[in-house]
Amino acid sequence: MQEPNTKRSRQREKIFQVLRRTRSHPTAEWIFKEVRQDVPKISLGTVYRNLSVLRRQGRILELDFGEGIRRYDAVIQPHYHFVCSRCGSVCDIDVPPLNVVTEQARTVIPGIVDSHRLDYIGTCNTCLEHS
Amino acid sequence: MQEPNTKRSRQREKIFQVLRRTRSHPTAEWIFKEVRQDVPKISLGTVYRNLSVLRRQGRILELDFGEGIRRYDAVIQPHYHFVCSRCGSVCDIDVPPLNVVTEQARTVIPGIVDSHRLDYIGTCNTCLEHS
DNA sequence: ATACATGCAAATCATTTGCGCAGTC
DNA sequence: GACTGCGCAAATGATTTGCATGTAT
Repeated sequence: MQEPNTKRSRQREKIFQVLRRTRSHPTAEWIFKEVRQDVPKISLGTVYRNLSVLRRQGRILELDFGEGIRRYDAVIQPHYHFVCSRCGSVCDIDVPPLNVVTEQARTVIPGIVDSHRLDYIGTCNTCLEHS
Repeated sequence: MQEPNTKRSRQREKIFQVLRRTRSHPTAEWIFKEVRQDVPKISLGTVYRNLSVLRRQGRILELDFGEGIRRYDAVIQPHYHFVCSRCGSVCDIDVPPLNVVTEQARTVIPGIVDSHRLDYIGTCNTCLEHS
């Protein structure tokens, strides 16, 4: 878990803890505000730098749903997402990843497939109620 | 195909043609350079504005593979993509979209699913040869 | 004539980076 | 003590926007 050339730091561990405690796939800005409550002098740059380190260490995932904002996830087991196109919320989907899908495509794909990513797009229950 | 409050323009049609002629899922910058050969005075802002219009008209798709750059595609029929994690190239996958995938998830998802998006991630043949 | 579209430049917004100081091993 | 990480502020890079002018209908 410890990368070469990597020391431990209060800021980094706090960032990781904050991310573990939420299921909301937050942005760097959100994490920054959250961590600042415990570490008031932390800077946004530090948050970005550490999110980068954590991703390189494989401790977190970096997600992107095409909004031009990056989101982060401490759940690193392969899983799919449901994205609400109305409010932008993202939630984890409890369906076992389908290796079949990858197998079927391997034959057609001009290269080697390592993994796949599946997003469901729709409208979440909260938004449905409010309409 | 004609949206209300939308006139025809040489720039917009040219941008659309350029996008139709390629299978490379280009960025706005690439489209800009391409269109500039025919319309030398076109500005990058115009390219962005028109890509936006074309997307709202449903004539093109806006894609995002988490590189922080937006890509565009004139193939609007639902289809999947193969992304090379080494060189970043993107290619269309000729596998019929699996409604099954969506059906299976509907039961678990807290909302209404409109569509899904599937990306295969791996290494393309070109990169495999060069290594 | 009346919108709508353009070119240009400046503004925005998320993210990255250079620097001198501080914390960890 | 050597090296890594921090806070700060400035830089970057993609995309957006305001404005005066040009163009399609």
